[in-house]
Amino acid sequence: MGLTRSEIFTDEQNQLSTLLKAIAHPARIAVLQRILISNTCICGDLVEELGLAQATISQHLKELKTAGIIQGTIEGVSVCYCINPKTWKLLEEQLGTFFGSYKGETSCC
Amino acid sequence: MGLTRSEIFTDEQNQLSTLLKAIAHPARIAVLQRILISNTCICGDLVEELGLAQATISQHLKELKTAGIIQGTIEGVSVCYCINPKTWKLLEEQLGTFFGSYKGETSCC
DNA sequence: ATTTTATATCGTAATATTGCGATATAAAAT
DNA sequence: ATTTTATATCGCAATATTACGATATAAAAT
Repeated sequence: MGLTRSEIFTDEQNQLSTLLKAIAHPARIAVLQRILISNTCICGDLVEELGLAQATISQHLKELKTAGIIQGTIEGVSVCYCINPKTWKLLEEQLGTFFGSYKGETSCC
Repeated sequence: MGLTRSEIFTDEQNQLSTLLKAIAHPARIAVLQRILISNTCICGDLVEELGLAQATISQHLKELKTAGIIQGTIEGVSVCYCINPKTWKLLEEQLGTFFGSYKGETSCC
């Protein structure tokens, strides 16, 4: 026990939860907001701007990258991270479907 | 170490990450989808439908309730859970702002 | 009053996440 | 060739999450 039983859920449910999990951390939200605003991002800036250690930021960037939410290319000494448009749109769509299926306040409780 | 340093992030960033975390699990996504479809929900149904133990489902429902995403009222022997419209709209809005700030594929990498 | 039914809580084991110092890597500048 | 600069990875401790059996609770049926 102690590990999520992915096998009993649909691929869509697992995929959506994986993407949401990648975003569900204040540091990673902050990183994404920063990337979204500047449309460009260098890791070094984040280390100064957020108050986390360089190793920690690097780890959060890796998680976002592994989930496919951001992508990075080496640019000389530094690395340029930006949004992965494909995954971003996919997630936006999935969330749209999810939230769209709410039929308003005809609640029972 | 080992615990999220919430104090260095904004209230909005922390709130959004908390709500996303509550949703970022396939079982809880499945539960929400079930509630959204039927606009009503009883825990017992879920135990049969998903393949998780009763204690586990109850725990997931509690997490969704604690986050304010669902609300429940006792109805005789069973409990009726449904979406909390206030939080649902709040999250939808926050996500709208978040995803809306993406300025398209003028990516650098 | 007792049993049944539906849900919640407790306790616990397995696993995952978070954060960071230390160290590695690798390109650029000297 | 060596040093500097930017980022990644390793190893580890602290904490959180996931799942479930066992047990508690509490209303409904008998």
